[in-house]
Amino acid sequence: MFKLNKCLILHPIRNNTMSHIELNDKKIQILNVAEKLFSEKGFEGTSIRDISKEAKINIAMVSYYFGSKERLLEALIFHKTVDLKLQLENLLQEDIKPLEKVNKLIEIYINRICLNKGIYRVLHFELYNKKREKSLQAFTELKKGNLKSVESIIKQGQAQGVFRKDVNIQLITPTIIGTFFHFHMNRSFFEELFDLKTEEMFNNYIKNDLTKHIQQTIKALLVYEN
Amino acid sequence: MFKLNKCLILHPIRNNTMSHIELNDKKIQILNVAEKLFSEKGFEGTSIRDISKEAKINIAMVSYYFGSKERLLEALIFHKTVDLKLQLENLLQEDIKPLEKVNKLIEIYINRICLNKGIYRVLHFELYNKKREKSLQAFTELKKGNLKSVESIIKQGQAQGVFRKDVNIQLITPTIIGTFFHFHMNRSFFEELFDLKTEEMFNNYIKNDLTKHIQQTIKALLVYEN
DNA sequence: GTTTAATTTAAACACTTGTTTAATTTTGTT
DNA sequence: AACAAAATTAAACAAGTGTTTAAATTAAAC
Repeated sequence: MFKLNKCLILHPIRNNTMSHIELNDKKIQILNVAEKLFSEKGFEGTSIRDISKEAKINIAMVSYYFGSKERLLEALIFHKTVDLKLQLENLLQEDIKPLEKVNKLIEIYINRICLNKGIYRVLHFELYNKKREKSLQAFTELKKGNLKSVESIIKQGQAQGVFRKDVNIQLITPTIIGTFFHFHMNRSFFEELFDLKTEEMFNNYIKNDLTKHIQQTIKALLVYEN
Repeated sequence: MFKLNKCLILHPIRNNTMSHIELNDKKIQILNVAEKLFSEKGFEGTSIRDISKEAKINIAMVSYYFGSKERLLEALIFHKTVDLKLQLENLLQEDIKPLEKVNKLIEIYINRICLNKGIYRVLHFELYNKKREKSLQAFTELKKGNLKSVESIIKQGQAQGVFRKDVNIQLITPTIIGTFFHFHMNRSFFEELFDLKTEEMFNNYIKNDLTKHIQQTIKALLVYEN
């Protein structure tokens, strides 16, 4: 759309650290506001002016720190997805029953996405948008890793004879995350349906009822009971 | 943003029929292009110029026929969601076993959303966007109706003693649609994972494997086997 | 064939967009 | 205190936005 007619110093460096790793207060502030607004209004629906107004900074600061709106999105994705991978790998090592592990997995997923509500909404939408593919490659890698973790947990259970073997392992994550997401995407519908008047009530419903439903569903699917 | 300084004749009438019901060829053409582009690039990410270029019409025609971009979205939603309701109500009347009915329900859902891929993506995204609430009220009504259909099917099964009673009926739709949607939203990820090289292979995977997985999951959740 | 209404058009409107500029202020180092 | 680097600013940039206008074309009705 617009070409850089000069190569800017896109990543100002302080204290000899690379700026896309070092995130000073102002950068984090921008990222948080961006996450909020992107998730509320979409990437295209949010202007840099919206962001800078809400973050109480000058418009130029976004370009100054991140180079462009596109790169801001990249930085946001990177910043928000780094540690889920670690959490799952730790779970793998735990010495508990397979079903317990699956239940914990579900809790981790829900908790993670709940904490970073915003960015996951953006991701799932922008992801479909072909032109944004490059920005989202890191996210694809994350998903591959997650799938491997899930696979090995379930195969453990199958080897122990507690999980049935005729399940499509690769489609279990879509069921877990999809259920949760659909609930979140239709938030106002379910708020009305279950009479969840406050933010707290909504979050409690997720923590208790929705989580229980997903765990019950996956258990029913996995556990041998013929 | 912009005020109408004069009340336009927004719905040109021909043959004495109301235009928001009568859709001539050009209107349908615009709606189809709008659906395609909205789903590819989002509502905000698609300009009226994009639409008019792809539909090979003048920019002004969109305002002429629909009044505004916002109203175009409303017309699109209305146009694409009218008949799902009927389909579900017919299913209710069918005289088949509860589990068969649930399986058919799942097939209807998947088929429906597959046929109107585009609009459902738009809906699920724009829905979250508070400012678009009015445009989407018709969709909320649709969901309420759907939920009632699902409820009555499952309660039938429970009354016959074939479905267990400790399930959260209201969360079954999220599991069905959520699983499917998550699969669709992460299309390119699963294309790579399952090596689905062509559009046909992808659709076949949905028709066979994904549908089977969802049916298997819901069956496991519903059917008594303690 | 004329008149009326509906359709289509190019151009303009007012406004928003992401980005860059050049000048200014703040900060850190010596 | 003096200097350099970094941060911040207001203003401008070119391009894009949804919408409206007024004139031109087409179709329908009489």
